Amino acid sequence: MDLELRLDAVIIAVTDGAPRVLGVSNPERARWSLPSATLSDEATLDLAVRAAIEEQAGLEVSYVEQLYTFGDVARRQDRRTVSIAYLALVQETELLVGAEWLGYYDLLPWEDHRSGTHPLIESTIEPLLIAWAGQSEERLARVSVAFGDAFDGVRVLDRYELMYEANLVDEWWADQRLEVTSPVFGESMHLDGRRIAATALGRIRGKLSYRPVVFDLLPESFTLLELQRCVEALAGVQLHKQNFRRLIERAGLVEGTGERAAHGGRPAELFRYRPEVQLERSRLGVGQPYR
Amino acid sequence: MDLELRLDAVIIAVTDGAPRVLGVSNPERARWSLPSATLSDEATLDLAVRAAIEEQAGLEVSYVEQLYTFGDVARRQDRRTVSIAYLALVQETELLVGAEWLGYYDLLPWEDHRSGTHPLIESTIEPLLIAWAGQSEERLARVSVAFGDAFDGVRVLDRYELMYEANLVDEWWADQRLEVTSPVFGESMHLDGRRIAATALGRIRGKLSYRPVVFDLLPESFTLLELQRCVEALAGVQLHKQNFRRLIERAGLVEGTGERAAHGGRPAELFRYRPEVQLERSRLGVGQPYR
DNA sequence: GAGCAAATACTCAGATTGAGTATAAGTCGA
DNA sequence: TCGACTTATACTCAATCTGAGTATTTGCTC
Repeated sequence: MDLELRLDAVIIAVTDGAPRVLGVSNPERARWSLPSATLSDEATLDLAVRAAIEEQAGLEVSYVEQLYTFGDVARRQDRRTVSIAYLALVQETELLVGAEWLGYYDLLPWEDHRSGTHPLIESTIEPLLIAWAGQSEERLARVSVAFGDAFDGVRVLDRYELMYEANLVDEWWADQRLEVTSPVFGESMHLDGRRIAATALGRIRGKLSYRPVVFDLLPESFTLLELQRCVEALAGVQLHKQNFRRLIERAGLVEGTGERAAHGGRPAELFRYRPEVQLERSRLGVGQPYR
Repeated sequence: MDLELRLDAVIIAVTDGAPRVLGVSNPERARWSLPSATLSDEATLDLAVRAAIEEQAGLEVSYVEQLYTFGDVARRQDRRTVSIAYLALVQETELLVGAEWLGYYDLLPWEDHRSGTHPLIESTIEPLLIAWAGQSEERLARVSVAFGDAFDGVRVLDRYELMYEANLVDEWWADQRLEVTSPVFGESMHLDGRRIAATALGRIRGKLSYRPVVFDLLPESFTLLELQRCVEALAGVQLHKQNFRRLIERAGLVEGTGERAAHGGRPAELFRYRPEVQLERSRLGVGQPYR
């Protein structure tokens, strides 16, 4: 069987209060792709990924981690594409030629619970999934774990895979080579781009509470509210302001700069990330069990 | 550059109160290897791994997850081996031909803190690491985070990598093609087997507290003390018995069978894992912040 | 039946959470 | 220049969770 090895990158930023993923346009196709490269001669995979991102998107990334290796047999049965997916975080940046920031919640609308459970879920998605589950106890249980009562932000992939199996996303129809004849949700990406992006969002959400990852997405200095909005954007839920501030201060992750930023109301103090923390005890994140 | 794609498996069990990893003997070499296979034609990587384990070790595994993909250029510069490592959990089983259960804490003695900080660390390892760090602030910080005051069970790989860089493990000397001329610690494995095993231990320790993974390692029914010993073996720390029991009961992960097991003292009730939990809210583990 | 060993029950102070209320410090329009 | 408005920041409080014990069972063995 023919084998191809690729590196795919999920490059994440948070702009205007929304999480984004970098899509590159694909001359032949209508849909956005993830930036992708064949494995170069760099000594380590991490370096190869950074080089590829630099080259394709002209971006310098502040954080890179390996996400997952996808290797299922492709549609063409004679060929297997193994794709090592990486997750990268960058600060707000300009648009790039041939590339665009896609809204994560345009791809996965049901993941945004910042104003309570997403309306689509109760009105449409959950009923359709329950119909799909039918008599199957196992399916019903999966639906209820993934979409049920308490929103578990980390289960992004579980939810996407249910949507896929229940043919509620475009990709299912494409994989079956069928015309779409029933409602599908969210914008799709080329091949399994959206599945990989979903995996990445789940990973980031999980890390949020025990590693200081947000700071790679924020500018040098920021107010506590900006920090909170950034966490909320990724986590997909709203947080309790006073408690958030309490936690951040207790964690000692940031320090005031003395400067202050003015918006509408009382100006907020600007903070910066304390890089010593990286070295210190570092198993600290911005947690979010508030509310 | 020539490219080879392999699947490696870290197969973990807990027997006699110690965590083990399956090593296979390697006709040409002195050291144990991880079971390894080239990628077969199975439709998914998971299936390929299960098939390889079944074939090489005759084991049926209850749990498999992808661990990490290692792809650094090998010692031979003209060739890159990309190895997709998997983590599998099995219950206590007999020994197998050509395979042996290696003690995790023979490979990584400094990871066992069940009787307090491991004596090797304070007496020997930490001084050597500090000597190695010398003036470098960055190195000193890494040493203190990895080995410092509060033992953070998850940082297994950090610790192994420090040991490697400070040439305190066999593999460093082998990679440099040098005779070992200063003390090295722990039993080594073939190539980067021990590094991969370290990654796996870190992963499992992390999961312990939020996914019910231990149950894949235990027999059908068990006492709460056996459960606790199993968690302790993996976590490498001792737990507070009464609080452990409190947590397990509150979590509702197990149910009594009515049977009881007799040892020395008062017979303990036997429990079984409640499989419904798998489906229910499942983001539950056996936590371990007690003590 | 006394004494041992381990299981199980119960206690308690201190820290952490979730959810508010109260007050301060700016901007902006009348 | 005042008052409304907006956002920041301080403080409170009950409920829960944790860490660390002490106390009581229950079966076994001699």
